[in-house]
Amino acid sequence: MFSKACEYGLKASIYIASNSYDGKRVSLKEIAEKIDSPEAFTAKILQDLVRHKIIGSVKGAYGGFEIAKKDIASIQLSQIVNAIDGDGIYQGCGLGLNVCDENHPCPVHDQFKTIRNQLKDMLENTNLEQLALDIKSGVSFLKL
Amino acid sequence: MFSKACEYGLKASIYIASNSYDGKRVSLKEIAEKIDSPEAFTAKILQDLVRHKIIGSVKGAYGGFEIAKKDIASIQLSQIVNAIDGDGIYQGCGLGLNVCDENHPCPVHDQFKTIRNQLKDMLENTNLEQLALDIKSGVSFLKL
DNA sequence: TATAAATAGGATAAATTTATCCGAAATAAC
DNA sequence: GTTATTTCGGATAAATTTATCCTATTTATA
Repeated sequence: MFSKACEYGLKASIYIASNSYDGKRVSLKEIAEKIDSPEAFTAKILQDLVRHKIIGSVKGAYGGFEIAKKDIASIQLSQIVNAIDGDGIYQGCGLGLNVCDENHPCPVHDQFKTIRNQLKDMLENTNLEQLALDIKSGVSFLKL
Repeated sequence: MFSKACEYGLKASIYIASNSYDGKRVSLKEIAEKIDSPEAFTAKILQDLVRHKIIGSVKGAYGGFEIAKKDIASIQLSQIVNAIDGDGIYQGCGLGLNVCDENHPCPVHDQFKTIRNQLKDMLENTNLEQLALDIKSGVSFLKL
């Protein structure tokens, strides 16, 4: 569904959010450990999210990654997916046609439209706060 | 969503079905032209589908690929996707966790469950006949 | 100011996916 | 049988994704 990079990006964002909720900034090392991802590769992805202004970073000692508390509830999964994988998953044609719309549909256009729209709705309406709280309370998990 | 290989496999299967419907066997060359795919790569994918007994092939002059007329309506998209990409899309965890179930869910487990199930249902309930007929009648298209 | 800790970013390597090439085997037609 | 056609299958190459390494830069603290 998503690329590895995107999976790491989503997990990292959720982990950062769950800590920023408590005012705690977290380091790359800690993130990679807690979401079970390769550290250097995760660094690239986090840089990308910083450039997209989805998360914030602070260099130097006691630095790390964070999300402004007031922003946590307004960051939707779609923003993260878009930044890393683009919008192909819920915009593009299911069979990879360059042109695929009502006037010139691919064979599975109608069947996919429903699913793509639901995926889109879900990603656009799920924010980091809900997910971060579930991690904090032990309802859901980022690894194992 | 799907790999390139899977997209080619789906399009090729639909094209073969639409011709087998008229009792016409089609060559790799013709398939690749009509679905706008790289010929040699498409050959590999078709071989795979033959090994999975989803389509049939005949070697030699006047040979090519075909699907027994009686089978067209009973081949579901899920069989093709499974043969090429496996069942990861609608079985695996949205965030790539090895273990992700009701007892140990990832943060987006519930949100994805709905979409994955719908994708699964759609793929398991869409067969080649419907799609082949739309191609034949010019309602849908395999390229452009 | 020196030091340690941490992100930023470029270069490179490994792995996977996508794609091409070529000879072998099979088959129909002559 | 010979030839032309066509799938099969192995080897290889190109492109993309995933992953690692190393140096530069920034920042808090002593």
